[in-house]
Amino acid sequence: MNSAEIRQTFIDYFVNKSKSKHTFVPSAPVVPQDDPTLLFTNAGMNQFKDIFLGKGKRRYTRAVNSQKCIRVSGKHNDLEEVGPSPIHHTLFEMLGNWSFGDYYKAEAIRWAWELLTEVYKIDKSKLYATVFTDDDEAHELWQSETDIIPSQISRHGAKDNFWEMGEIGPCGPCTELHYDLGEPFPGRVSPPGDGPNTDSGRFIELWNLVFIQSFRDESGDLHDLPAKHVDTGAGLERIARVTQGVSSNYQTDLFQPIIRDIEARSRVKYDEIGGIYTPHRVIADHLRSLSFAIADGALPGNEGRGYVLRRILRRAARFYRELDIHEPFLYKLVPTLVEVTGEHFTELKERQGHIEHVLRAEEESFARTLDRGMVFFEEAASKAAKEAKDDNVVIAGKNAFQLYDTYGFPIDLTQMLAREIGLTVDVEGFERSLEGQRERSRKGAKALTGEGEYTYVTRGDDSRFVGFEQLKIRTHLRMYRIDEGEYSDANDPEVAEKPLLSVILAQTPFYAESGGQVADQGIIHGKELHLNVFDVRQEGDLRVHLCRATRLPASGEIPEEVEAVVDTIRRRRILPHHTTTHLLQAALRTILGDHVTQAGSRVLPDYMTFDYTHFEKPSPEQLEQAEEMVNRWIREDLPVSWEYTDVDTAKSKGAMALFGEKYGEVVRAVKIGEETPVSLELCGGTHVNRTGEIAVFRIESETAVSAGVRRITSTSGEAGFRKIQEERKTLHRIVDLLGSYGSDPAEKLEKAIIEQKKMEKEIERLKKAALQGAVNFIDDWGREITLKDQKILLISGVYEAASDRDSLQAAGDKVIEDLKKADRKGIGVVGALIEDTFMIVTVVSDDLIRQGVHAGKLVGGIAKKAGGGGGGKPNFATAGSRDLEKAAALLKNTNEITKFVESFISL
RNA sequence: GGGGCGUUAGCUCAGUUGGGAGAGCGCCGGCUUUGCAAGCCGGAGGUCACCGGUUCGAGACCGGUACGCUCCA
Repeated sequence: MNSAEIRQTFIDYFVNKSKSKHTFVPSAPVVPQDDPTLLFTNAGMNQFKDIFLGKGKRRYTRAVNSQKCIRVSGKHNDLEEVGPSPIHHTLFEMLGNWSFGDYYKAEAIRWAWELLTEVYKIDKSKLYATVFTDDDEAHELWQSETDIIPSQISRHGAKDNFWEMGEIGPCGPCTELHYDLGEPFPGRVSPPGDGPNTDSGRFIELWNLVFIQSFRDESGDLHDLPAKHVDTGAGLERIARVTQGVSSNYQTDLFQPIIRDIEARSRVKYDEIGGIYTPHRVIADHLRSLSFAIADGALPGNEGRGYVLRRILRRAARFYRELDIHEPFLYKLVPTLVEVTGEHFTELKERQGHIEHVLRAEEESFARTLDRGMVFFEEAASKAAKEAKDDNVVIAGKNAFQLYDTYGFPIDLTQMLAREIGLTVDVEGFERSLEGQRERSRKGAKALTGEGEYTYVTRGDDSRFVGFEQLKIRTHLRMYRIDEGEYSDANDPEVAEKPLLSVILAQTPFYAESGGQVADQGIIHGKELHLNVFDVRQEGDLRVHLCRATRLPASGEIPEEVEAVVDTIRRRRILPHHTTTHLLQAALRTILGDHVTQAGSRVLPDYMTFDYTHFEKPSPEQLEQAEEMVNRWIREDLPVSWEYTDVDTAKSKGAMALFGEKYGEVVRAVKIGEETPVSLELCGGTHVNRTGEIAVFRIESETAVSAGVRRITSTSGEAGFRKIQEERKTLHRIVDLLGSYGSDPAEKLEKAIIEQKKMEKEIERLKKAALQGAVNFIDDWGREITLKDQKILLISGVYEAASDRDSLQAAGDKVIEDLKKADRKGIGVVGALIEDTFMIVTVVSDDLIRQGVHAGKLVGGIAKKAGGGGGGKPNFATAGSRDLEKAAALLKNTNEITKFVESFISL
């Protein structure tokens, strides 16, 4: 059975199974949209989290799905495990069947057994069940519902068989099915009596059935949940491996086409027995996670989620270098991946071009970082060679750390490079530097945020958002927390001193940062309480108001009733910027084509940025057209309306789908226009009521963000108007300065610039001519002096005509030129008053330099005598002094300067 | 959030204890050629990311900001 059949069979099995049939729910994106605590979707239950927390509902009570998941860190998913391990991946599919309140435990156990043994035909004698120590019910069910060999049921502690969602929350026992491979992972040992949950790798977990039965409260006690749930997950890759009877997940049809492709392109055979497999596996695995993440809207970058992707890509790049591939490679494999999984996950096929562009650009950028690091590596290596006392050349730990820290070289890469040229690396020193950095980071992180407990003021539902309709409400304060440390809100130093509070309300008009739109600001006040709200964050389902308390009750008792007031002026500056992201997207799709999709946005009071996919810079005409189109829609004063609907209905009406929506769930569709709307998008943000309120839309700039992604920055509403005022002011100033009333200032300015360039050249020429005619340095200023029986010319004086550094320096050059013409050895000391300093240039002819005369040292001495300082090169040096009289007098006094030079220079 | 490194001509980059802003490629013009990345000569092109400080003098030193790279949390 191939993997597509396994997946489909699983879905069909549950859709047709129970009396209230399971509803098929498509996979949520791997990039979670509204859960900032989560970098990537990492479990099948993510998209149902709200149900388990008792906050959300669906139209169905039983579901079946295949969820794409990404895991890059965690106790069982160290990135470094991926490749060497036959069963760990950064991207995997979780097949799950679910119950939301429509509880079944016996059936879950029976169905799991039946599906594995009867449908997938897995050998019963190799299956082992684990149950939680206290869960007698599950233990009995395995025996009554299935024909599992009773001795192959074992009990385990909370670590393995009890599931919890955080310290407080829903939880329950789980029971798992493991498969006996018959032997441990390569390089590991199977202990006597080996069974599930040991480190040997002989038993792999196939299916985990979680029974969410209880709720753990603040004091740690368990209560029965009124609505009990079932949450199950079976790894598709592992089931494929077992049913296909192959020796690793990578031997299944999910990976083999990709590995074949890698073999063909690298000419290196994948060989599990010979031990040549890690690079192929890493490349194939990482290709999958990167492609899925990019298809769902993530991009490699230098922070957060993007940085995780960048690291995965660079790890893949490091491994294809081991196959002697030194140019962008991953992107070439995308078509094969699309062939393997594109049928079920159509987003891969739809965005194939985009994925290839992004991968290629990022691979090229890594090659550049690598080049820069190689230069540093070579320097460090040659330094190490110089400092080595014997043949044992060691690259310093702090250098290895800098390679790691600054250039992103993993330590094993540095070691590999060192080995190639017969060196070793001081790994201990490296570890010490790394530990030092950890220390500093921890210290820095401590000052960041309060992690104390919340204090309850009132109880009940919380964080209901009412800010679409209301900006000022009376509500209850649910809980608060006093925070410590620094927040970056300190633009007003007086406020920055005030106590910091996190506050949760029953209802809130405050918009929390989401979908690129910044959070609202405003105030919350009540009896003896006044809070400035400077940021609002969504943490899970909580909306946390970050506040500065400008007034706190003397009694310390926080009032139960408060008024929450959003800063309306600020909100009104934000609204047009959000609505114009929708209008701009519609305009760009009309002008540039349907391939344009939103790749992110930022909506702020002062401007908005809109990132979109497109492969070249739009022409100025196209941008102007887009700007015009949006402004026309503004003038048409179209109504902006929204409704709650489900994704399928919205899509059937032509709604632009972004990345975050959950299929089958209630979403908010924002419509601009009436019968034939100009825009229909799924969006949780705040908007103007009619486009006329936007007043004006201006494209300020258009730039590239990364390959295939471009960014437009624009202003609208009040911010756009301010911009117009500013520009008019600047223009008026220019017209005033140019005196170009009634004529085109640009034309006049262009003429003026051309004229100025001509004049500059003319001045240059005149200065040179003046220099030629003004002074004959040898005849007018020169006198012969004798140094150690050598007759040389000393030329000194003040060059009054010099008005800037250039002409003084030109005079210095002329002295040397004149000396050369006269075929004389000599030294020149020329001074001039330039603005408010006295400058001196000293030059020395070549033959004297060879005899050890140094212009820099000489001028330094002169300047010191003249109350300043100076220096330079042997042939040409400069100095300066603010003591004008002293300096001028020194240079004008030929006797003194002669005496000084004679005493200073010894040939 | 805390570090490290970087930002110099259209592109790739050099720039020594602080002392005259450079190279290669590309571009423009001329000459010579018309056989493979053509050659020779000449030229244009720079607020050295930005702001402030130290200094007689800052691309370089110090502080800050922006952007990029990179590591840690």
